[in-house]
Amino acid sequence: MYGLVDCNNFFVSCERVFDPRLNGKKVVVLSNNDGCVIARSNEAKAAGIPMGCPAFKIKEHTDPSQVIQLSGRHILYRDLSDRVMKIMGAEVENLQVYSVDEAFFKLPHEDVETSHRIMADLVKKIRQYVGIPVSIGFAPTRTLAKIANHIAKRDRRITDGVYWLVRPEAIDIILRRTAIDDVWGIGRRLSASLKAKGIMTAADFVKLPPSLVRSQYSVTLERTQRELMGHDCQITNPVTIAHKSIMTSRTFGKVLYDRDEIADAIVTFAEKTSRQLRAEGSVAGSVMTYVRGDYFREDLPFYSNSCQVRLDTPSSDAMTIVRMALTAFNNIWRDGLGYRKAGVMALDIQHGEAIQLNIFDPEDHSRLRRLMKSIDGINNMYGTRSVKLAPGLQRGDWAPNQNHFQDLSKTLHFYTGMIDP
DNA sequence: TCTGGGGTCCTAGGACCC
DNA sequence: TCTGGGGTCCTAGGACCC
Repeated sequence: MYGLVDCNNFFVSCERVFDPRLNGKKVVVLSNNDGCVIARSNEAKAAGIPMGCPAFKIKEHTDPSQVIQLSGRHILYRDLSDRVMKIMGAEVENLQVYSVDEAFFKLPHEDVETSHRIMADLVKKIRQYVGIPVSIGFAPTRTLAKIANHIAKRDRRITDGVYWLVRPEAIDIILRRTAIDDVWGIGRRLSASLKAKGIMTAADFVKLPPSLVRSQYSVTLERTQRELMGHDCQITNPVTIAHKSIMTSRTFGKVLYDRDEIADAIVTFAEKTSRQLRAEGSVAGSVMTYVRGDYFREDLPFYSNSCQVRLDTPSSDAMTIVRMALTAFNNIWRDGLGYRKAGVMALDIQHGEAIQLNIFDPEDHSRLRRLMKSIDGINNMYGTRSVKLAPGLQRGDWAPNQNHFQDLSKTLHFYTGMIDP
């Protein structure tokens, strides 16, 4: 039996913790460049604003003057997420954090009634201690737990935020009422294809022969189907012990043409990626840099390219990662083009202790490790980027636009855990 | 005017090997 | 004229998720 805890309208709920005036209003949180809607209050959902809606298209759905738009503050959201997960982790076994706002876990108690009471108390406790509303769903598989969680959220008043989807008869009924697009693992393309064949609900889908699902689609979809039937297939392994890749990328606030400016962004991205590697105790075997033009500008030629560089010895040291990212960048840079986005990705990640040292590599790794530890220490104490690597530029004008921050000065004193907003 | 960022898994096809 | 069979590894791209 799997439990799934999920924070409701998470980013909006975080903002409401600090500003109760947002309660009852149409509120959306915007993506990095104030580009797309990435979280909506129930009121915004009811007004028909879709997930991922570009900010400038909100007016197609509702009166934009009635919608409060906020730039995202992900450091804050991460901190609140950690608090929610900490409370959950103390009460249940095997908490597997699947994303910033949801986590799977095992049933805390054999007896359903006892479990239900514990869970209902947890929902209240999280609301009280952190201020975030959460819902919890239970079912025999993760795919079904997703559906159960959805019901817990939708019928909050009846369910107390906790819903059990266990009895086969109940599962049958719910699957008949679940649209095929609402199944976890079935996105836009697959649902369109299935609907064209008359498969409109999860119940229709479950009736197909699994062998046919596999041959006409994929093993992944067959696993989704089996999960809906109640067979645990470990679909998408949430036990993410360590990342397999780590990426830092941004859309720039405007189209850039200057090589040094973009190089400055690449250095920043590479540094951040290397910092995360070190925080996880991992090393990368290769580094990839990519650049992209502006997809939406028809007046500019669109260019997109990437280059992956292999390291002689896997590393997490900032200077190495930055050097490799710049080497890759030099390979894909083309003069005279406009660039709107770039990113740096660490790949072939291994756990740090298991490095295969290259005997031809002249670097002294223990010295480098000590140096990086010192830099991380300074940055942790005085704020990120107090000490940074300088390729001699530092004049990047690439920062994304974020024009919708609220003044928190009057509310922040409630909150002591936030550093470096 | 204005369209995010960060991940995972799977498959097909090419290069290469014996 | 006739041109095998079987395997591995790597990469690019497509699908999905939040």
